Amino acid sequence: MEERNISQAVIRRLPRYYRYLGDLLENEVERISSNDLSKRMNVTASQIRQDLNNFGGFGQQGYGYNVKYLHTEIGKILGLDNTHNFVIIGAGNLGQALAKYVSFEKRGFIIKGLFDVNPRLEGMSIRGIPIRKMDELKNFIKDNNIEIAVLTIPKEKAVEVADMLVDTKIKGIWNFAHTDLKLPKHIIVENVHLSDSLMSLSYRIGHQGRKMPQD
Amino acid sequence: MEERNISQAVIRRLPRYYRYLGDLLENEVERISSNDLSKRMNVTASQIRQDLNNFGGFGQQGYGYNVKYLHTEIGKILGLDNTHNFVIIGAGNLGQALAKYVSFEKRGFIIKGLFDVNPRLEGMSIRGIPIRKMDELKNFIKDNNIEIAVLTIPKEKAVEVADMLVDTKIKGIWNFAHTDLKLPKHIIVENVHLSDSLMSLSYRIGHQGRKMPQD
DNA sequence: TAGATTGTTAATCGATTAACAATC
DNA sequence: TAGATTGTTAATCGATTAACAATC
Repeated sequence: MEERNISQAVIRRLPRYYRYLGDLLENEVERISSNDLSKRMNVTASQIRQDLNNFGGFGQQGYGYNVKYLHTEIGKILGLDNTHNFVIIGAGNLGQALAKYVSFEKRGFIIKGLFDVNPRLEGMSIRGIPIRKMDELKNFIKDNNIEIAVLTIPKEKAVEVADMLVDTKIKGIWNFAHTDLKLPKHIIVENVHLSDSLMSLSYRIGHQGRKMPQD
Repeated sequence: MEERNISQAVIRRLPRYYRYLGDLLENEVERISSNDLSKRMNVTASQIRQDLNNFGGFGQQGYGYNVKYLHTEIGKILGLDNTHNFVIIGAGNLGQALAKYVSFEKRGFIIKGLFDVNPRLEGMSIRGIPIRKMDELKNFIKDNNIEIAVLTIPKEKAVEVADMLVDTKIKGIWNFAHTDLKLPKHIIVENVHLSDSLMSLSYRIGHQGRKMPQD
C-alpha cells in the first residue's frame, strides 16, 4: 500500500464507498462492477476506478470487485482494522449525545473518558462513564492511550483546550466548536461546523432554481 | 445580486467568511483587506476576491472591505436576513441535543416542533417543545410554515420519512442519518454524516507524514 | 474463446492562483 | 497626488471524465 499524496476529495469519498459496500454486503451482494456501483452512488465509474487505484488494484478484469474484499480493504485504509480510544471534552447536550452514540464503538472508536470544564458536573456519569475534571485530562490521555479528543465545548474554551492538547500524545481532534483551531501539523483536526452546514443549506434553499453543478 | 452557477466549493466557504467577519465585528475591526483576511483564514487573497465577486463588488479600491457591510451582505446571501422555521424528526440523543441548541435561533432558525416515530415519547417535552407523533407531521408543516426538516432518526426510518416529506412544502432536509436520500431536486438535502467525518479523521491520523495537499 | 470490466493514459473541465489595469 | 487594494482577465494547476489496451 504505497499510496502518496491522496487528495482531500478522495479521502472524503472513501467513507462513502465503505458505507455503500457495507450495505451491499448486508444484502449479500458478492461482486460489483464500477459501473453498477457508480449508478447506485451517483458518481462516474471512472471516478470510482481512479479513486480505488490510488490505493492499489482491488478489482479483476471481466469480473469487477469482490464486495467483501473491497469493503475490508477500504476499512483498513480508513484505519478501521484497529481500535481508536477517544475522550469527549464537553459534557453538554452534544457531548452527551455523542457519548451515548453506540455506532462509533462498532467501528472501533472506543470512548474512554468524558471531561467537562464545569467542575460541578464531576461525579455525574453518562452510560456508566464518569465525568471528570479537566485537570485529570493530561494524565488520563497518557494512561489510557487516547488518540482522539472530541471537542464539544464553546469556541473560547476549545481554543484553550486544544492548545493544552498539543503537549499530549493526542493524534487528532474532532472539533465541534465553531472556530478553526490553529495547531501544529502533527495534530489532525477534523471540523464539524454544524452552523456552517445549516447556513449552506439555507443558501441552497434560497437560491434554488438557479443552475447548480449537480443538476 | 444576479449570481448564477455558484460552485459548491464557494458555497461551503461562505459561512466561513461570515464567521470570520462576525469575529472581526466583535473585535470592532472596521475594515479589512483581502490580504489581511487571507492571512487570518489561511486562504489566498485571490480566492477571497474571486469568491466575493461572484455576488457583486463589496469592496473599494485602496480601502478594502467594510467589515460590517460585508458581514451583512454575506448574511443576506446565506438567507440569514429571514427566519426559517424547522422541525426535528427524531427525539433521540442527537435530536434532543440539537433541540436544546440555542445558537441556531440567534441565526434565525426557529424550532417549531419535535417529532418521533416512537409514540411512547408523546407527551414528553424538550425545552418546552412537546414531542409529537408522526401522523401530525404533515399538517404541522402546513400550519406552521416549516421550511426545514432535521432528520435525526436511523437510516431506514429516514428514507421513509424523507419520502413522506416529498408531498409537503418542505424546502430542505438537514440529514443526520447515515444514508444518502434520493429525492426530487426541488428538495435540498444537506448531509451531516458524523461517522464519515470520524472515518476521514481516522484515515488522516493513520496516514500522517505523507505529503498532504494542505501541508 | 468472446465478453466484460479493470487499470491507466490522455483529454477535458473547472477551480485556484497570479497578474495587473482600474480606481478609490 | 501617490499608495493601496479592488475587480477581473489570463495562466496554472488539479481533479474529473473519457477512452482504450490489457486481461481475467
